[in-house]
Amino acid sequence: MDTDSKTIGAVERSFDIVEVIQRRGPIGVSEVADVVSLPKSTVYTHLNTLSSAGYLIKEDGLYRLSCQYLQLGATVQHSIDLYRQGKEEVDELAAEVEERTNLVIEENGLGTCVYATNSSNSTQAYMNLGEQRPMHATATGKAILAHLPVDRVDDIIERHGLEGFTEQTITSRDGLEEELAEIRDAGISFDNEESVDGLCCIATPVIVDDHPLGSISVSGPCSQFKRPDRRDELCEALRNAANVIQLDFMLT
Amino acid sequence: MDTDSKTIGAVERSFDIVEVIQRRGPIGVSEVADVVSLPKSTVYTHLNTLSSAGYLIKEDGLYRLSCQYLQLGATVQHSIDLYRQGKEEVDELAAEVEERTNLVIEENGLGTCVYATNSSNSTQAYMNLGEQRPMHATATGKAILAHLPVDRVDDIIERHGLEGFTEQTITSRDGLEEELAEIRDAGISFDNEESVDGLCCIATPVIVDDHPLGSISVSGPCSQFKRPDRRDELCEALRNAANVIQLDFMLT
DNA sequence: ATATACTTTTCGATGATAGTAAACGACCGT
DNA sequence: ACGGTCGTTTACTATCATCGAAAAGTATAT
Repeated sequence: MDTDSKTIGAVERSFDIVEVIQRRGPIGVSEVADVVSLPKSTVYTHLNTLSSAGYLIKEDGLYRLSCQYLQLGATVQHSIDLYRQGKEEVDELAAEVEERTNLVIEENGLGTCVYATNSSNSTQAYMNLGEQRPMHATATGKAILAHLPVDRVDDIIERHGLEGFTEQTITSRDGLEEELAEIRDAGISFDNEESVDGLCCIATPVIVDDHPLGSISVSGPCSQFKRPDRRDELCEALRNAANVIQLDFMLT
Repeated sequence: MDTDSKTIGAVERSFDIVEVIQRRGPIGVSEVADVVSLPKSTVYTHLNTLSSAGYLIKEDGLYRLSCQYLQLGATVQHSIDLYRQGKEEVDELAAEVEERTNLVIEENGLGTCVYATNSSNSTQAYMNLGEQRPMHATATGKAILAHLPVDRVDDIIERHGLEGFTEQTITSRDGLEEELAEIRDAGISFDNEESVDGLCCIATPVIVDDHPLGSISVSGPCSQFKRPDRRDELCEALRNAANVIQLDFMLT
């Protein structure tokens, strides 16, 4: 379907280089050449091309990503319905519950964070803007999966498997099926250290026209989330927020 | 310097296509081919390459930008010193003065917006995230120019000229020189409809180690900004904010 | 100063490959 | 069934991205 159809090598190489710069920050020709295992001269022309196209900035002999990506990123973010309609609401939610909140959508079969508040008492974020994580191992991912047609779910599992990240990760197809049914009933999903040890997360899907547009979540250290009263409080706040967002969609 | 050195055509073509999609949103092969004046088959392989690399998403036969750009954009933003140190402060500033505030740096000789608050009473933004504008026609740009070495200023003017956008734009080298001297004296710069009719802006540079890292600004409709008392109020608030940011840099 | 050891950059020959036209199949609405 | 889209595939060829080698630049030490 997508593995080996005709692609342009030079373009792939350029994006490889961009990713290297993204990971390692400002960097010179030689180091890039080293990392991607290409001749310096080849890398040089790529860097040159990307600079003259405005996607890299050359400063003191080092290349760094340009602000073009800022613009592209902003364009992408604003093109996402859930972001446009949900940002304000999750901001308020974050202020109310004083925990980190996230907006997540499905892309390429992965849960993709399209917005996150840095809650005031910000525990280190576990999911950053644009970051992608397998759906079966996160509250947000499961919330979406639970409301996707079965064949889509099958596709996604086939594509990405059910890798285990912690002791708690659901790694069996049956276990997942059961969990998704529960989530559909409850209208809410939990992640109790299924993705990262010590991290808990509660999520609700945002459903419009029977399609899950994505999900919103609250996340933080488990200590906070295990107290039943606190948990109920968070669930309630989440449900409310999701409701507000869904209503906004209706009225637009 | 960079006009005609060796570059890779295929890569440039791919980025052209990305930019087309950025401007026009989800789009099919034929329409792209039309816009960029290339054969459908050529465009097809480019879109294919970009999709399989994860930078485009193919949905219902249309291609759209993927969330990869979100991640790249976030990486870029966090790599900018002025953003990391200044975001919080301009957020507070925006809340205080209830106008739109911006963080701007110089990139490629252009003023580049690296952060902007959508003030509560948000008048339509004139500068969006990642957007670039000539420095001589904006308060933020002039604030930076005023503290750049003369030869850098010369470079920039040579590269981008002194295009006029409104009646008020400074279009002569001498006029600009004079203005920059005034800005250095006052520590603050104004844009009275020099860029866009009806829009005013006040900016202060953020200077660390005698180098301007960028500038912060407040902008809005002229009506608000012409009242002398209001103007003084905004100037004072800006100066304070810039001071706080500069201090933060010292302590880091 | 001179040398050394690294960079980045230029250049030209070569062969892989990106570009292209033309044909194909799928999908509309009429 | 028909013309009109659309996206996709194919096969050929001339281009052009690649790469080694060598030049030019930069910094450090001797």
